[in-house]
Amino acid sequence: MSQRKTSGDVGRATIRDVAERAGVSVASVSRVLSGNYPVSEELRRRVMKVVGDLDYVTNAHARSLAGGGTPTVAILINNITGAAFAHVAKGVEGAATLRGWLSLVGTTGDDPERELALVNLMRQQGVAAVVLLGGAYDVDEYQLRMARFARSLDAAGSHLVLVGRPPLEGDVPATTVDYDNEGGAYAMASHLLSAGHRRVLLLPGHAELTTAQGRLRGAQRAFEAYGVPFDPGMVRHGPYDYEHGYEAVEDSLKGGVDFTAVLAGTDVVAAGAMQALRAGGLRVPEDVSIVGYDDIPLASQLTPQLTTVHVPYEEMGRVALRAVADRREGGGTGRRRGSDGDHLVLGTHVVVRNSVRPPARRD
Amino acid sequence: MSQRKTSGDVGRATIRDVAERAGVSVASVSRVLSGNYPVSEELRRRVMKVVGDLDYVTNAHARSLAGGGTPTVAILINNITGAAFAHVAKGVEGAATLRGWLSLVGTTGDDPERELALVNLMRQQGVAAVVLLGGAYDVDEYQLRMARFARSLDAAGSHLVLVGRPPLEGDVPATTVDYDNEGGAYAMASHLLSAGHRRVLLLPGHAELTTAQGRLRGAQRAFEAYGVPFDPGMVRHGPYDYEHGYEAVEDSLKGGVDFTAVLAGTDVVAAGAMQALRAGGLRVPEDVSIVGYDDIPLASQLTPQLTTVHVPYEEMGRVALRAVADRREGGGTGRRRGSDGDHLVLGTHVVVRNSVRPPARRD
DNA sequence: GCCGGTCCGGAAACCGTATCCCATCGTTGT
DNA sequence: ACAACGATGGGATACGGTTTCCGGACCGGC
Repeated sequence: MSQRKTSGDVGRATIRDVAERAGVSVASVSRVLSGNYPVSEELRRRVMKVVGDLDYVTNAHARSLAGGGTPTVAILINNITGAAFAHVAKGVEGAATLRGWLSLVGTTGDDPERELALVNLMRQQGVAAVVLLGGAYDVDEYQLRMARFARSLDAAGSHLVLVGRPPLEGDVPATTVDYDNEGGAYAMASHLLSAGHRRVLLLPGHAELTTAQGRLRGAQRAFEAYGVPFDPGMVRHGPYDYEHGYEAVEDSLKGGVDFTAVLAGTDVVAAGAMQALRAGGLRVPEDVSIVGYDDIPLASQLTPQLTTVHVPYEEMGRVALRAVADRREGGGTGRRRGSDGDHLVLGTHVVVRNSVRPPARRD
Repeated sequence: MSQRKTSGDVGRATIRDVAERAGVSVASVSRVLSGNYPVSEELRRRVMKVVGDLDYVTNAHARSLAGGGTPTVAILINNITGAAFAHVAKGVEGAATLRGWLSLVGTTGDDPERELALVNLMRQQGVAAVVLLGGAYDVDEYQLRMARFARSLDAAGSHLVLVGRPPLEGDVPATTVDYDNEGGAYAMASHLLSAGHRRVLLLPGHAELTTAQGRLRGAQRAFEAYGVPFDPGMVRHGPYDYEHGYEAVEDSLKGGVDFTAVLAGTDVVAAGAMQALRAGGLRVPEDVSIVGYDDIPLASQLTPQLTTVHVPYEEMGRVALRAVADRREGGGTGRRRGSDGDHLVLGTHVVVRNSVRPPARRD
């Protein structure tokens, strides 16, 4: 009964349906729609009419198979819930949209296997680039793993972009968009030290996380610069979440640790720390000062408003996409940029609010 | 010089390359990879070896053109930065991943034109469903607009899912996943009223936003139930952001408005309100009580912790995806579900924390 | 009025994969 | 030992567009 293409078809309309109904050839319809070939006004009118009637849209898969198609960027993140992520994603997405590009999102949940699966999935999709977000765990395997991803994507005509983590070693085809993590931590710690604080509790994050390592290093350098001895016993490692901030301070309080300020690795950690201080009967900033890192909206919504380090997350997202777009356009004429141009670093700065005061008592 | 397929090809490897190099037919490679057809162990070994060597992955576009392909869900949102959104997205993404589906994200920025463009873009991509997130502006055009989207997607074999907004009127091919918005507001207002509050400042949100309308209605019903006269002058409309919360309370304070509690339309608005109260020299909850709505992490991170209405955002995301998957599986045997089964409502409940106390003075 | 140039429409090849159908080979039953 | 059958592999075709290559029509100029 039903041949290949009967009228009562339930699937979507094809370009052939449009051509047939408009009484023109398939090629003509394609030309009208892509607009890269001269067509008569009459033809255009007829075709557009039918396109409107049938509510036709071209099949993106077929189009991209034939060579065209809208470029797509994939964003891979550990946890979609983080505020910092959202801003990077916003930057990427916004810049992508501006160019008519599309963006995909995938979450890895800190699972390397899932990360691999996603990178491959994105490779299948033929994405223009894969953007990996957030700090990385600096284990041995990591560098090899990323290098493999980079080459794999590169061979498929795609590209790896690392955002918010240090660049890969060696000659790996990847772009890194980073921020001055250590510098921000240095400035933040200096702020605390210049206010007179000497005993500060450090909550940099997980010991293996590159982000945490950089923030700790920056703080250490500041201590050195101020000639203040650095006490490793004042460092508490842990995840970047509210609970860790709370527990770390709670424990320190119970343990009788002496401190007049808290240098948190993240605004969220700072929020937890602040709560724990209050629970312990201490006032912020009168009794204890607190600073955070990231400058997410939460920072200015806490009471008192949090002094923190501003990280240009959204701009990093935009920059990342621009890097990909540039490379894609300039790709035709050989390697224009050396491996140095593949590492972009954005600045950070301290945002002073109301969570820091000179310590009540001086040592 | 270069014929159709030379060895030094820069593009990604095709199935033909694999077949050629393994000395087998294209069909065999396809069969080994999809695994839905019996192949000898010897063949499988040979093919997999080459696949490994070439780091080959199938072209998703070609695959989906040929009928197969991984289903994809598109998530469309006004602003990717909202915490509530992130949780719905997490739910959708997680459930999608569990089934091996993919998820796309697009932001509309409250621009109807952009929304239309995105829906069409998703239609081109042949997505299994388009999930529209967040409250809607209840203007005349809206219903028609959505109905058009729904039919358009339906005709293309896709499906429209509305999350967090009321269902469409009439027989429109769309699924709605909603929460008991009004009920939550009723319970929240009742909580305040039963604590003895009579003069409460209401910040439900934008007057045209369906979410705000429902929350205001719920509150009004609670006032009626408690026999407390409802004063429209105590309502301040505005966007769901920190600034609005701050300014609304600041203005009310300056204007000499008399109130003992604030019923905010959102946790973020509540945070702004709380800050403004403090700036005005009032204590929370001793002088003024505050409640929010949404129960995002921020609610429990504020000081005092915010009493609010829990909305199961993540679950809504999961439910939305399940609805799509079910429909897709059961779609073969005609319409299994009536238009009633296309509206799912999840429950809400009050989460009592520390931001509410009986008013210091009774009227 | 004829010729040449410009412009536009139609047919066909190709993008990379899945699948249908047929050929082949080895095996088993009688 | 022969026939029938099951298990596999290969060739061809469809999926929905884009694009190139041509051929034909229309127009203007001389």
